[in-house]
Amino acid sequence: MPKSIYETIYKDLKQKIETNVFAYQELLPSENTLVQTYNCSRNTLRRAVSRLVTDGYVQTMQGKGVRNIYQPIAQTAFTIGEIETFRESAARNGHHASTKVLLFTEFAINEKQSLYTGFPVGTDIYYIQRLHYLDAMPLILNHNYFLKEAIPGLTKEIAENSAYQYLEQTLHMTIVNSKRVMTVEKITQIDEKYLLKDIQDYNCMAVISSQTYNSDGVMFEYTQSRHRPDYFCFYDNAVRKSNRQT
Amino acid sequence: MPKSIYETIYKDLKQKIETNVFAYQELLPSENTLVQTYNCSRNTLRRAVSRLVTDGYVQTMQGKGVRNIYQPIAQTAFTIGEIETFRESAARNGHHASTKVLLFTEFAINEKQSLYTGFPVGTDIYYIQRLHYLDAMPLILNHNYFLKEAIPGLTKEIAENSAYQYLEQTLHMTIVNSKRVMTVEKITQIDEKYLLKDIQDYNCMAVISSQTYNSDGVMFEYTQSRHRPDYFCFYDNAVRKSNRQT
DNA sequence: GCATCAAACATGTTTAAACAAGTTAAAACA
DNA sequence: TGTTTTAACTTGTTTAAACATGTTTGATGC
Repeated sequence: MPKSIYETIYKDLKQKIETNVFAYQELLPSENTLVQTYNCSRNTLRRAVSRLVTDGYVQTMQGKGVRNIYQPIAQTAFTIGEIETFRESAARNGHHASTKVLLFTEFAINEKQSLYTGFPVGTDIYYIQRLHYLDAMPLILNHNYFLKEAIPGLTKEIAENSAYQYLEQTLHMTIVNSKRVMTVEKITQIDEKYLLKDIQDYNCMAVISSQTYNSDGVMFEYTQSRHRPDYFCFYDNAVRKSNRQT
Repeated sequence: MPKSIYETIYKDLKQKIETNVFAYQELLPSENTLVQTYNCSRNTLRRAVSRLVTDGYVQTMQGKGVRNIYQPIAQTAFTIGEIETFRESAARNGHHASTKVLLFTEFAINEKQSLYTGFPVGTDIYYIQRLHYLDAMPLILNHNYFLKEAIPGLTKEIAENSAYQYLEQTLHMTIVNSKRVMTVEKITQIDEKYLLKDIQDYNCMAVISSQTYNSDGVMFEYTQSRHRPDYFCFYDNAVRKSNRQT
């Protein structure tokens, strides 16, 4: 339910682009035209358009106009630039997601763990290993480190469903941003056991390590997400800054 | 050379954050304070701050303030969200980059190539294979497909140096955005020959496929960038949209 | 016919002001 | 003392207007 005007316009334009109301490579109506269409100020309209730019949907050209450069992507892609849970991503692509908890435990962070998680030594956390299935096929093995003090009452059952749903809807935590690092790593025994039974000819995994912050500025989660390489696909749109000479 | 006011402020704040003028987890001065500091309007200041948010440098909290959540990252990471050439990325991290052209040829796109590049069948392109070295170590093998009609006079010598420098500074082309897809793929013979002579125990590569557009809305480049897995590292900051219930 | 110039139109930047909404802390009250 | 209310902060949204800058096009003049 979009509250703000610019968000409503953004979604409307986005939907119009996706459904080819505006043709690929064609110019959108000018700002002035759209301002009249939506009966809003130029600033508000421009705010909506600028989000389409960062999404890689359109390209603005000073003096010329705004060109539609949206082309649908084929694969089941995770989208960078926003935080989506596995369930959300699956639903968006019309698939069924399920989760199996392999391990649910808690401990205090030691020195070695502190280095890669970013949690201080001694921090109490829930450590969870979860296997994510897409249509009955195991795709992702997650190692979650949840800050215990920020997530009271987390149980195996909640982790089995959606931890984020619990955080957002029960605890009313607002998840703000997530710093992610993507790497390729050698498979581990546990990867092999759960993810690569049938395909022995891959010896790597796509790994996304993320530190997630809530609206209090607290890093409440560190997760290492290990993806089956043959199904891994990450989509991103990058914008080149203008001033880059020398 | 930043032209606009908001860009100047953005860079100044960014630099202050990086050099710990504002401490980690502390609040930045309020908007009103900063407006006085920089002698600008609130809108301009907010524009600068909003870029810091997408960079993952700060976090804004309504009613509270703006919190510094910047922490330096250890590895030589490529940064998603902007387009950087290999040379630029290397220079930013204090390393020396060099490039070797393995193959420089031209042909017309066939049906199979059309599918993955996005160029129409029959399009004339330059096809270049380039090996990128970081401090004498080969790290990346690039397969470049440049639209011939958009890049007149491209030569092997130019490709040996910086193709983008030629595009931007000689042809005055403005590179705008780049749609990228990241995957993990099996190594090919050519990968093995040039990149993995010493390390036989990896059978995968980190692959970034990108379609790049210029300011005329023309997709002038398709590139498949194959990264040596043990040195591949991609950094990203994701922002969770507020309206995500159901 | 053709180059030149100016007007019209496109997006980009900046300012100012008003109001909305969340947070904090001091003041007022019981 | 302890609760409530208010006031003074914070960031978030929206409007309006002015000017800058790049592009297109049609009128002008030769």
